[in-house]
Amino acid sequence: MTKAYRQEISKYNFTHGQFFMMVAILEEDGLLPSEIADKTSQNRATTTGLLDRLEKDGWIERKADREDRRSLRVFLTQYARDHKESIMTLFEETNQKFLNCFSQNEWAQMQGFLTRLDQFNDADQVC
Amino acid sequence: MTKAYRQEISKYNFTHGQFFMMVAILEEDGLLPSEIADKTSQNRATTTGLLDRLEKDGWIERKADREDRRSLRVFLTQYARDHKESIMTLFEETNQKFLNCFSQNEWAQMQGFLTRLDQFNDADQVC
DNA sequence: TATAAATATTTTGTATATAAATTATTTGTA
DNA sequence: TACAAATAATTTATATACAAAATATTTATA
Repeated sequence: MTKAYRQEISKYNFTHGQFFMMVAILEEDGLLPSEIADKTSQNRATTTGLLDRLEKDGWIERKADREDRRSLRVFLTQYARDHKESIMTLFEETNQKFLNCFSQNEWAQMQGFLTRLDQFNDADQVC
Repeated sequence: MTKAYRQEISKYNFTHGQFFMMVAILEEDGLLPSEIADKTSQNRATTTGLLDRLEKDGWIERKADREDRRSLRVFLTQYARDHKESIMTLFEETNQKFLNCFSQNEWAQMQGFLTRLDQFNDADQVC
């Protein structure tokens, strides 16, 4: 899937991880880095790095939170807002290509399997 | 799964990737790095790095191939041979823990789904 | 109110990943 | 037999991953 996305998103010079982080931010402007980490299922340290690159490339800006000086808020640049529709369309279309490979029931089964594996570590190494 | 393995293999100071590469080499001594890459579904450059660390830690040795001087052969050290049974048992037991989470039919389904996704990139972005 | 504990983020260190370039060697072919 | 193409492995450069430590700030509590 990463490989398939790489081809689609190359015109924006995003990596797979950057692209999904960008989609998450386009969906909701002004999130904390920690909220973005949770939303994209990324480690916070990884998120810092991805945000660094998105900021360097002019997609986002970090601004200090007024109420809590430990926190930052991540905002879209005008450039990013200008490309919002195009990026979201690309995301939805590419996503749809994958969805089309499976029936609804098959996706549900796959999700069930992955969730079961994911719970393995919580439940003391047993399913 | 990586996380679950990490806990099990910590006593050998293997990472997940090193552990599976080690299992592949324990199964067959004297392979080429390129053969190990294929067997473990790793990129060759990644394999070079993993072999570097296994060699540094005294598990394997690279020796020149007699027939083709471009090639190397990867051999187990005496130290690795001494731990072969213990490592293979750990692999089989941990693997079994995962197998137990699913019925045979469920594993077959999951494999089918993953294979279908894997073929996506070959088949011109369609399933 | 002083201070320990908690929280948000970043930094550091190490280990995958992988594309592209490089080096050394072998193979195929004119 | 020259020499281009192919092959094996490595190196280089860049981008995830993530644990642990560090920094700054806020919250909870004695």
